[in-house]
Amino acid sequence: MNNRNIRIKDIALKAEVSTGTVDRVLHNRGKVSEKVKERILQIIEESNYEPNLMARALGANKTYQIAALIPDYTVDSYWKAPKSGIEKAEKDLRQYGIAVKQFVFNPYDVNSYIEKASELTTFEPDGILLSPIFYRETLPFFQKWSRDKIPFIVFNTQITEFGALSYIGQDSYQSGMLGAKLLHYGQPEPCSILIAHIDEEISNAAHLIKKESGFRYYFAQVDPDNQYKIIRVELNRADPKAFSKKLDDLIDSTPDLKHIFVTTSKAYDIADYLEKRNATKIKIVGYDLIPKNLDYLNSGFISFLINQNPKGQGYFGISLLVDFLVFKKNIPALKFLPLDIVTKENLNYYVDEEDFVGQLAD
Amino acid sequence: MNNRNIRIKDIALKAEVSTGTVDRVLHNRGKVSEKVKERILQIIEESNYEPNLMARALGANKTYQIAALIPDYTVDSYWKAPKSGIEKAEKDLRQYGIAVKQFVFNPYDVNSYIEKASELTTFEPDGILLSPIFYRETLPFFQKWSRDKIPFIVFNTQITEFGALSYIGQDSYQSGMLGAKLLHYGQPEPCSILIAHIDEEISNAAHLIKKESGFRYYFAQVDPDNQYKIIRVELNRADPKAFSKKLDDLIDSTPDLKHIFVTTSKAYDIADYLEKRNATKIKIVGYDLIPKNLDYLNSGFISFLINQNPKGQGYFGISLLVDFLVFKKNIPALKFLPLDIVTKENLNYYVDEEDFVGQLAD
DNA sequence: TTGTAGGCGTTATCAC
DNA sequence: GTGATAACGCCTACAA
Repeated sequence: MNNRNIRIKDIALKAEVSTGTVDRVLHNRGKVSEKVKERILQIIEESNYEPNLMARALGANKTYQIAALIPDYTVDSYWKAPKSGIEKAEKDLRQYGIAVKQFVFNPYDVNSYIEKASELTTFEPDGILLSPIFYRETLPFFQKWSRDKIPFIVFNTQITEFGALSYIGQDSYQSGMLGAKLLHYGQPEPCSILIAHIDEEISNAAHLIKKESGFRYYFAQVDPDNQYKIIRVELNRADPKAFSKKLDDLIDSTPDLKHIFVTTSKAYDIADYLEKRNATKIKIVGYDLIPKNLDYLNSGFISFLINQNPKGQGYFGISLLVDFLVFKKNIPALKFLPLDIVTKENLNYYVDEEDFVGQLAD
Repeated sequence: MNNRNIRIKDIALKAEVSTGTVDRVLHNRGKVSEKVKERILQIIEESNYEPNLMARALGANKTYQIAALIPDYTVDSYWKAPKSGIEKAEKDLRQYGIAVKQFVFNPYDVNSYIEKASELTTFEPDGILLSPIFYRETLPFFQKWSRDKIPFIVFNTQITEFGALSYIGQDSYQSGMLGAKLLHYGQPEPCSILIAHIDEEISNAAHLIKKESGFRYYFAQVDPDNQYKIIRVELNRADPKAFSKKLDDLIDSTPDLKHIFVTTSKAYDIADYLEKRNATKIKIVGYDLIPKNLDYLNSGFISFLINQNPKGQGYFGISLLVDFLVFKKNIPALKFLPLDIVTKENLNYYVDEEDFVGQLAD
């Protein structure tokens, strides 16, 4: 380990300076004459020096405060997974000198979001991980954090135009295409297909629009003659009667409806409806491995769920922040996690995955 | 970091001994009186001490030699991925004090396997990662390594009964069920289905049998009346004429053949055949993201490929060995990687994945 | 602008 | 059996 690996000391020796000086140029702390700096840089280059990250973290002996701004999972169970990923990362990486503080807001309440984001800002963390589900309200915070040079990473919702270090999450358009592929594959003969948007705030609509666009694009490619009829509906569960009524009307007026593509994590509501209506011929493709969806996946009412490793998003987010803060690594600006196709037969491997090994490789 | 985290020094202080003594009981190096040992163990328990892995690796200052026994990817391109995973892991983990030496054998030549395994054994590594594709010839080595207390981890081919530290790889039976599900979903109306075993040595047959069993089990469940006709064929590409002839006969005698399930990574050969025969109505589900398969996946002749992250298998294998050797962690005896369903629309995320961060999470 | 000394938590090698 | 003490590679004072 020491034989082959070049250390700061070795560089110092070659450059005929002290380790302190090498350290200074390594970290751009200034206070080094141009001449010496050049020489050292040269040697570093030639010897392709790689710092020992462990020694680095050990020596620095600093604990970085990371703040996570996330929705309350008791309000929407989707958010349980990211939270658990964050906590796992904290556990795994604590020894590298980090601590994570969670700021939890109500995903259906903008004010709660603003309040928690303010709290977080007051806390003055060394790094921030957040899911900025409210676009407009987020921007001022991004500006402030940028000014204060606090690095922030965004996950789940893509807002990259204002200085985020990195975005981790989904590629909605592509996932729409994938959903379309699944339906199309399951239904080689033309039929009617319903795209259902359920129960989403306008703030999230960008996702859904992208999904729908991807979906339609796929069919435009494979079915230029429009033999498949694609219809769409927006549903809201706040009014259950209207919810059922709308679906009743749709189904009654569309006898050849064979498939429903649900763009949100609420596929279980459609499944529930179809089960009650005993419309077992209609197949569902939806999103997200939340418990209610899993029930219907197992019972066969939902055919596939598209999943984008929400736990991994949380884990990866913290992990990248650690790479950046602790190890001073360069980190990718964009990280789309795989679009996993999940069905009853491979569900085990995706749910409650205790590991992310795949991720390790980076 | 130091405030909250208890160190060996703290334990020593409480127990009124020196750090050396604590270290001895921590590592069972003996030479500690029962009485003191009890006391220290007690304190460790109470304070739920967690060793600082970085300091550990730094202090130990040992470089572990890991040997990897893997098939030559120029003979079968499937093996390129594990190799690249191993190399990535080596790169990522080198700083933890490991070096990986590869022993590459010809997967179609038992003698080559034995020869390389012997070489490896002579090398006396601190840990071994291997894909034991020849069962019988492997056992003597397992015995020797066990006697010599050299830990070994097995991937891709499951031979766990002789002391392997861990198995990383595929769940063949389950993947057969998954393949069946995909075909069944794509073909709601009963038809004939062909299971094709292509070009495999007997040594690997266990995999294929398991896949076929899982496949048949699925249909036994969903189609108890046997409306779907499941036929099987074993093909060998060594004789191209016989290969085509067999398929010709099958297809001619089975007009309602709609789907072919290829249990090996050679789906592209079937795709090639079907393309030439212009039998575009027959759909293929196969295994493994090797370049030739990807071509046909993109052109639509192959509908789905089932993938079990071969790069991740290599990466994870080394990674687990490092956990065991360097960090003295407990590692799971069995690790099935997810059964990924890959199609044209989500292919990007699985091929040449530069990252495993997920792995990090464990 | 530069060098030195001490410390991070652990391991390993000595004496005692 | 036990306890100092010097590494490991890097970082951070502080001194020069």
